[in-house]
Amino acid sequence: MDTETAPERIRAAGLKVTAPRSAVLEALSGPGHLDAEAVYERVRQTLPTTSLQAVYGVLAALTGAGLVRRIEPAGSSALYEGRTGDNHHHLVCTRCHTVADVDCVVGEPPCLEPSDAGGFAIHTAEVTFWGLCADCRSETAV
Amino acid sequence: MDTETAPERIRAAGLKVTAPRSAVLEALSGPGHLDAEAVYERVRQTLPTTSLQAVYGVLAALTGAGLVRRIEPAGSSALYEGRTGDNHHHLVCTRCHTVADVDCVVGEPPCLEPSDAGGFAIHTAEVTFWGLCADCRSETAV
DNA sequence: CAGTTGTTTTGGGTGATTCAAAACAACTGC
DNA sequence: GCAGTTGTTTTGAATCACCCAAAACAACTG
Repeated sequence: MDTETAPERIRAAGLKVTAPRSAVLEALSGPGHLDAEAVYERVRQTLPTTSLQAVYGVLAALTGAGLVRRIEPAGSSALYEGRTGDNHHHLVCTRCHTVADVDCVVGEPPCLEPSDAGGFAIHTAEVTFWGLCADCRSETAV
Repeated sequence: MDTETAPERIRAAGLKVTAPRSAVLEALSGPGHLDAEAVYERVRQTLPTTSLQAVYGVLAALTGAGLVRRIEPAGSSALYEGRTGDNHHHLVCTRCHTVADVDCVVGEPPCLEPSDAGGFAIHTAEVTFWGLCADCRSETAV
């Protein structure tokens, strides 16, 4: 299911296939959470002529198509990840701002109470856990 | 408990009492979620000489002292609210970006699974619900 | 293979926030 | 009360992430 290549997935989403798009999706295929600048650096390694603005444009297109997920933890710039579909949550280190994925801890996959609280029609619940990552814990413990 | 005046609460938190600080805390005493600019505008009404930078400084000081809470929903600039202590959550309208408070829906007040996921020492769980507010719902329904 | 549509490049611009130095004001002890 | 010390506010400028627009360009259509 995830054995499709980046170009295939882009085409399947109804988007035009271009080198920058493939490279960006490739860069986000692994784990991790990258900001636009980090994606740009990775893309440049295989496609040195790509501009930062192109990366912003591609990220917007891929996010809109659901091929990439965008998160924006307080205090960080926007981060992008290739893991989509499941509405997993995030752990953010309060010290170094590292981000880790966490599967839904509360039990129900979407972690969503489809209540009508305050007249809102809720469709997504986003959970962010804040704490100290392993590295920062050991450094702080000293 | 909340009958203390703004200056009293500032002093109790170990901070120097100044006119801008009192005015900012006053501006955030009601419900609602204001960005720095909105706080600035409110403060100017009673203290016209206050600078925007002072507001930023005061907000940082009050946030650090726990008298004010800062949230940063994706797509909005930083918002400040006077309601602190309880770790309540937020509803954000995907269309107009209005923010509403919501008490912990999942049951347990802190909504926090103190698990050690991924080596992190979690201390806070932040939940943001995304949906359409009442106003935007009726406008969209047309 | 030419046309159409949409993407990328290039260059500029904006808004939110932060930084730094100097002027100033709140709390301390006298 | 009053001067000193410490920390705050003002003023002015700078930064960072991100967006906008026009022109050059490339992917898919027939």
